[in-house]
Amino acid sequence: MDDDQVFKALADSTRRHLLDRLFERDGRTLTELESELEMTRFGVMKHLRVLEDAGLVVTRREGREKLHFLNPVPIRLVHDRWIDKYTEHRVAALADLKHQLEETA
Amino acid sequence: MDDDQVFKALADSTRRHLLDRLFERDGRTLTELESELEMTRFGVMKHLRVLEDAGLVVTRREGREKLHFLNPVPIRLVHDRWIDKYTEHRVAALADLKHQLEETA
DNA sequence: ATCTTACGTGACCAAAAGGTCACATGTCAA
DNA sequence: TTGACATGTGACCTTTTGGTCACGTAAGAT
Repeated sequence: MDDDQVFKALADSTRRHLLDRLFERDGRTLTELESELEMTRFGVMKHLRVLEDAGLVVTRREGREKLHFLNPVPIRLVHDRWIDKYTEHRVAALADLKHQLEETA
Repeated sequence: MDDDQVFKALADSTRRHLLDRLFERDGRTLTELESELEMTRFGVMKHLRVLEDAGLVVTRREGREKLHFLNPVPIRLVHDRWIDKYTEHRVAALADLKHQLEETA
């Protein structure tokens, strides 16, 4: 769960998309995640490996399947690196505002 | 302030170091930030440009100097993408625990 | 036993990113 | 106005990364 691995893992849009899918619903298999993407199984597997090495995804084997789960803790640590407790309220309010503006747009 | 630009900007350790410096104290110039790094001015300038394009750093010209300021809002948006309000408390508690463990280690 | 399904590895290639340099513009001071 | 300082641009090279493929292992179904 090294710093650099986390940030590098988040830098690719395909990997972020995979995290989005797991955020919607956990416990998916490689095959299931692959079916949604315009990419070979090998590409998706590589991406999942990067996410797992970074600690953003944890896995559990179930027979011949491998189930993938999202781990949000490293993302919170990213947050805490540049947002201290004193400014968090103000920044969170600005972020909420942005979310609302995007909903109505 | 595009998604991809933010994540790509955070993916490099030199750029994260620059954000750390600005987190400590805002309003630094290129020359000041350069002096702390084992890199030519041109490299640092490129990195600052990437951070600025991503919206993580905002700047103001002051005569022949350019002052750099940290903008934490995009980082909060990263947080909100995969940590909803319901799980935030639990995850924040885990992250705090990790911070404490690192202090005593 | 054998066939299918699901995951895994290493080599390989093309595209993107990090870093440096020659050269250039604008600003302040004497 | 001359010189020093602070920032800026485009070309260039090297390293890293994203993606595919041939080949391989292992678990469930028939």
